[in-house]
Amino acid sequence: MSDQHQHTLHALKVSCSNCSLRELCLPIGLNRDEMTQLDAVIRQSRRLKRGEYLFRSGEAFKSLFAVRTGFFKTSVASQDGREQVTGFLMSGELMGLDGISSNVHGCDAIALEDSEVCELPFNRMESLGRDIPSLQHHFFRLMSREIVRDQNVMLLLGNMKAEERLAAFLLNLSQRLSTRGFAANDFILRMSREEIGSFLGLKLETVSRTLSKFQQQGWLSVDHKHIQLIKADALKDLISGCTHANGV
Amino acid sequence: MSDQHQHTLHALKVSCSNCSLRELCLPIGLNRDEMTQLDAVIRQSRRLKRGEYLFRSGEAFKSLFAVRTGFFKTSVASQDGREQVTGFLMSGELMGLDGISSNVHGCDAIALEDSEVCELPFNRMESLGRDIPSLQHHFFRLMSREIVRDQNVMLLLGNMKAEERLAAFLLNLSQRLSTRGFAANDFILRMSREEIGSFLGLKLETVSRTLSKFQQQGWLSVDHKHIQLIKADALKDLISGCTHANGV
DNA sequence: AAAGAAGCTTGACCCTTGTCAAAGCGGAAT
DNA sequence: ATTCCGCTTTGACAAGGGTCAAGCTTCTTT
Repeated sequence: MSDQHQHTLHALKVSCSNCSLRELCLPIGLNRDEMTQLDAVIRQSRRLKRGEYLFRSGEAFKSLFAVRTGFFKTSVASQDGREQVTGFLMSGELMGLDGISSNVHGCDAIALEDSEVCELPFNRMESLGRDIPSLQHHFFRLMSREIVRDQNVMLLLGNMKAEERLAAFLLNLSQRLSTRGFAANDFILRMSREEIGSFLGLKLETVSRTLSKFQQQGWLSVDHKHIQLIKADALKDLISGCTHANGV
Repeated sequence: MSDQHQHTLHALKVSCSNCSLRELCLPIGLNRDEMTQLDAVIRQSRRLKRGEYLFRSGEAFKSLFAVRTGFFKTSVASQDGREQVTGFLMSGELMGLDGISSNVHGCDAIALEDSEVCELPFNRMESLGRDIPSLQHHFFRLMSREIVRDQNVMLLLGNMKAEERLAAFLLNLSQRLSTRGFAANDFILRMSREEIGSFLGLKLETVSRTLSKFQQQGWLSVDHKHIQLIKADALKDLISGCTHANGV
């Protein structure tokens, strides 16, 4: 069990160490020259330790950040300290898009494990976009995709019951991990029950209870942060119906 | 009372008839030549009657649409027919940004009253953006603003109680109306209780009850769709604390 | 190695909100 | 003007999820 845990961790590190930004985050047809220009703009990657802030809400916005390796959460805080986790990000995903509108970061970004990011200075990306139309277009698509993702979260928070939310969450994680070459049915949660709850609009006790319920039904096994999906189809059945009408 | 209703309706129509797209939706410094280019791209405005669809989820995406006059809702539907209203839009606001990522519209856009929109063919706006950097930048900002808005909705849906949600909703409407030159404390709701509920993640009965409660407390008066804010500060007190820490 | 802190699970209870139902009202259509 | 239908309000009741509390495990720190 603990071996399994180690194994998965290890696999993640190894596989991510050779994932390039260009492949995952900017998968667009660029010629050799354009590649060179892009490389010149993307700053050396930065490493963060678990728990470290990449940026904080209120800080000046200068750059977007792409996850190279590791795992992040983004969250917004209310004045009285309530936290809403707005996303969990893995390799190839982009953080900081909300800062463009006001030149100030609108959320916190925190590494949930030792991680590495690429910095994309926004001004320079913007002007590069004018020279490379496909890059500009790709950026619009990335921002649009974030809007679509947010809409799906709204659907989840506004319409779904606790079991449905958790099922949707686990299947989403599973799908994204498998896209990156990891096992779809055997993974380690990088976040706490409380963080899952914050993301899903539930209390940590409800997350815990619902996971236990899934386990009792034989749909998955839970060993602390180690999740094994046993009957992913049962989870899919649970949320068929309450997901977006156009399988987006 | 009914007079008041008519009056507000009238005011909205009149004031909107002389709001230009450039002023509200694209308030950027363009020179005369750039203005001309932009005008050439923005298609003649289109009129819609109450209840008419501007576009539907799944249709091919070609253009963004800016509200010139009137009022819209956007919503996503799940397979089993649950509806999540993702936004209510008034003059100067933009619809369709979620379609960029997949070239397919991801939500429905429906006029809640007789309305008028400008069509912005996205391809042409994109290439115009390459010629006019400030236009390109403005577009990035618009998309980012939408992401920020969505994050605030997540905060609302994930953390706030029914009373807080409704207070936040009313104050947001009030603020946006007053930005457009309308009375901040006396307005007509263009949407049904059910649509408000869908947006706020509540059932229509809860919306109705909560409005009644606010009225009993003397914070506002409700006459069907006619709302008068009497103690807006009381509503603000209710949500102080649960709004974004950086008054975004 | 020990101790403390943090995170997780589980139970009991309660509150907010959803569900179901009935009745009132207003607007649209004839 | 009348009728009908949709929207809204309100009540009674149910239930899902929140709250509080206790105990346990694991990880961190010294």
